[in-house]
Amino acid sequence: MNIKDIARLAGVSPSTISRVVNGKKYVKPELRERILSLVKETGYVPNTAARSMVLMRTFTVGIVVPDAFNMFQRQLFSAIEHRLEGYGYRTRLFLVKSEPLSEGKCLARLRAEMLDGVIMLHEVGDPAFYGSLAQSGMPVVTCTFEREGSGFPSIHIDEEGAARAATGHLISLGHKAIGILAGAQFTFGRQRRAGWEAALAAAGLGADEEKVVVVDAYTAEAGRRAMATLLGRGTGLTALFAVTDELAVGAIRALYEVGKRVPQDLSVIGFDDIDISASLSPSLSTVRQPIADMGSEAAEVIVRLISGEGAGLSPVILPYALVPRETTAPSKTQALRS
Amino acid sequence: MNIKDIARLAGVSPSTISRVVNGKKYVKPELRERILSLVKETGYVPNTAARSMVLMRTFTVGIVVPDAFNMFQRQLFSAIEHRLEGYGYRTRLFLVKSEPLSEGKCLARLRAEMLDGVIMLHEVGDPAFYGSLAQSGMPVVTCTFEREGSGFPSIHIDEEGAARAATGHLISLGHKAIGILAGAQFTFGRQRRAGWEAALAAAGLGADEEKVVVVDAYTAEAGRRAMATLLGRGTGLTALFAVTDELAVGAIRALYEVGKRVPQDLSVIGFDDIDISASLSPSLSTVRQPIADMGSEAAEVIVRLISGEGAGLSPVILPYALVPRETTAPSKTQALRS
DNA sequence: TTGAAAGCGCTAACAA
DNA sequence: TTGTTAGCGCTTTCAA
Repeated sequence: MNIKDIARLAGVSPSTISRVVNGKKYVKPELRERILSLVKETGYVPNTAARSMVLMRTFTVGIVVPDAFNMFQRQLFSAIEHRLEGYGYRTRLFLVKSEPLSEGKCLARLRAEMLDGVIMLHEVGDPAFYGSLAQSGMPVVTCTFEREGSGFPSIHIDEEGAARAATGHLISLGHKAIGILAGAQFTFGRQRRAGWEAALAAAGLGADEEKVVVVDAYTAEAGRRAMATLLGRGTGLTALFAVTDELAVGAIRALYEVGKRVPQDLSVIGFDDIDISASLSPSLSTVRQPIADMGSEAAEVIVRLISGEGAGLSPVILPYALVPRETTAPSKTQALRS
Repeated sequence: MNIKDIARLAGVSPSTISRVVNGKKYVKPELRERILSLVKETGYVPNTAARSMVLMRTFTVGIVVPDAFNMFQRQLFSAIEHRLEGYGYRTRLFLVKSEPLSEGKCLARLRAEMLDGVIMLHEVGDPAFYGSLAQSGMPVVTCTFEREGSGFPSIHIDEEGAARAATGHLISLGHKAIGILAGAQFTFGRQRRAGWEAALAAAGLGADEEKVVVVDAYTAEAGRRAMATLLGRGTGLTALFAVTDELAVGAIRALYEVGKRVPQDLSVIGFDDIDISASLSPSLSTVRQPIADMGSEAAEVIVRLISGEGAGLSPVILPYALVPRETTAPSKTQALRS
């Protein structure tokens, strides 16, 4: 069932059908009514491919996410999708593995699709990726991270400040020996570690290497292994900052396995405030990223970019919030002192 | 940069470019080489919309998921996407809220997109949805559930049998007072409850209403509230079957809040074996659905359907696995007896 | 082995 | 207010 079929059925030309379907002016009201009911009857829906062909645009925004996107990214995606829908845009997910081949393929697909814009929720490794993307002239916004020098507007929080706040929370609880489960992958991993270091330095506490384990993935299982490593070093920590909630869950698991209790024996704070964190037992202390706002904002910015406004937008930095819950408690030394 | 530009640059006709790009025969090797390198240089990628326009197909499979898709569905999606990629297909997510309006919009979009096929990971409420979809002639497979009478092939497990196994595990541990956090939404909710009832009946145990709470969402928060309700009834349960892992997490939270320990005071078993379940402290006993296999199988079936084979395929029923972990333990009465 | 031409479904400029 | 026509980028006969 295409536009010609409808036109024939209605006894008019395709142009008129097009005008009615797209809500254009200059169609006699009664004709419009007749066509509209015909459309409803037949269930006619304009062919998207044909439409984007002639319009030279797809009303589709590509969303780049890591292959194994986590709950945080999944919530971000929903927020974006929801807001974009209000503007008449649809989305298309592009899953990228962290390897050059997959990144290259993603780039090719991004360009083949005639997307109106791209929102990146995933920091791609290859620097050339950003250059090629910029060169294609497609509007791009990065969300949850900033790519310096790319010229892409970004939406994110003050990662380092948030990590300082998380560590500061531990310090204010009287902890002095504070470890970290850090990550080398992605800018946020390095920024959050920098925040931990800064907070410790400001408090005159040590941020030595033996308090650090760098994970190779931001998963619970990686967190479990990393915490086991840290425990094996026997460095009498009383608190831990895990740079993501998933990592924190794994760390707590490693502690559970050796009979250490959280927060009695060790305080743990995570980062992101994913859905499940508040429902854990004990509930996870963490730093909240404003997921819904970040998503909405990313949608707003890409729409503005697509409509040609807002060249050279400055980064949008949204506020984070420290969420102390049950996995953090005063250190025992502190309790004795007070 | 389109096919004409490349043709001009190479000094040949668009037809030849098309042949080279699509790996067709009848192009002189040296010409092919020259064009191929030109394509690489310029970064030319054929326009997807134009291609699907003339080919009358999009090489895209729509995946219908609930608006707030959970970790289980997200893993399923990744598995499907991965397998489909091997066949040269891409995917497109269709988020549906559980309300008639949203379902109707989804249907319209599904038809506008000229999809090659649809995999449904979400059981839509409106019965007419399935009829309209079938009428459109698009290949459809339902995954994780079966729609009787729709004629769509389905991939799923024996939900009721799996629920019987979960409940049976609790019974074999000596539990006699076994509650359930059930759900009315979706067929699986009713099937899992039926399995619980069947297992109790087979063991001569009671499945009275006061042991049942029906949740309105399969989330941790809903599970917490439901468990609080159950606890409020004061019906001395010693074990609980939560029909999803998320629900189980919430139930454990409710118990934690009133100082009850799992599994010492109450055993809990979930369902699905989502990523996080193994990393919880204690780790969650559950029933595993073969997520990766279900995804692969769904991809295989849709591809077969698209290529015209396999009309009238029978449902694929994959094996589940009971995964006893740390949230289930022998009941105390049992311990005394033995 | 290559090129010319038609056409996929739609929209928009132009004519009527 | 409506219809005619050209053309978006691509593939595919058919002809050379």
